[in-house]
Amino acid sequence: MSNVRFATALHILTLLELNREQFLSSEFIAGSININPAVVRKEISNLRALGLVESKEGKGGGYALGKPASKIALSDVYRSVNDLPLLGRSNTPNPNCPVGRQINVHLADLFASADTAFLKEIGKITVEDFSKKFR
Amino acid sequence: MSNVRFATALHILTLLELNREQFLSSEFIAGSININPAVVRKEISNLRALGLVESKEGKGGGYALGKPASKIALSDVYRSVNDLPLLGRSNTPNPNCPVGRQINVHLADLFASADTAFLKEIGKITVEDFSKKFR
DNA sequence: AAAACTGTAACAATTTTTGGTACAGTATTT
DNA sequence: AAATACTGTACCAAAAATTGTTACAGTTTT
Repeated sequence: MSNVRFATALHILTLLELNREQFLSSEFIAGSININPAVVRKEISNLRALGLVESKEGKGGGYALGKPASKIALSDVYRSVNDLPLLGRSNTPNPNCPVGRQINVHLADLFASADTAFLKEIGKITVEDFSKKFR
Repeated sequence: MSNVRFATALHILTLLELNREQFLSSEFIAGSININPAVVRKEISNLRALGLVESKEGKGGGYALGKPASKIALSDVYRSVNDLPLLGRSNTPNPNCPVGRQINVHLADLFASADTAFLKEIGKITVEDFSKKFR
């Protein structure tokens, strides 16, 4: 993955966990991450779709965790920021070549099992675990 | 990873394994993958740096595996095409925020252990294993 | 009604990735 | 030694992905 979205999402969730008692605004969060508030709102848009964050509109509104940090695995976070296989995409190879003709199905299998193994691994860690490092 | 290089590299290695008896040209390989020969040569440049492929210049030259397919793990292939962490990059957060100040070291730990777990997993599969699917 | 927020669209800017051309260098063949 | 058929790599172009920005309608509180 050559983007910064996982780091951003986990940063957001960590801030929410460490400030459970209040709603945090996109501006506050953006200030901590050092990015644009609209980017924060867009990222949270995905996190909310998965139930990881809840939001409150209007004055005094903002964001909070959508469920206990102990129930949010890093695999959930990963899913919210990425749909592509870890191992990347495939080519569109030459169907007249025996290898070219078959490789994409074998790659698809491989990509799927690699993803599964990885998600299982990072699924062992929760946002609570991660947040506890900030003490 | 949002690129196609792993698929390309594994395709190359598979072709070389299934045609052990001869040197394959970049043009032949490119024809199978359906990409530009120069892209193949560039990709092989990395694979060769790791000893996974050997090349022969001049007329009649081309490429062959640099070691037995049974000794080339998919983690080696992955390393040749990617240096970034699986979980992506970090931001450059606000040092005046307690979370912003610390998060990158915690992320670095997390990224490193996630990479290690993943590489260990795909390290169990070799190019030989993968190539055997093409029968 | 004013203020302070979110939600999202639309677009711009930047960065990464891929593709393509060109050509010097090398080994083989005749 | 000349022709041929390759690799190696630099350099640039094109395309795609990512990130940043502005704007503003909608919502809730005061």
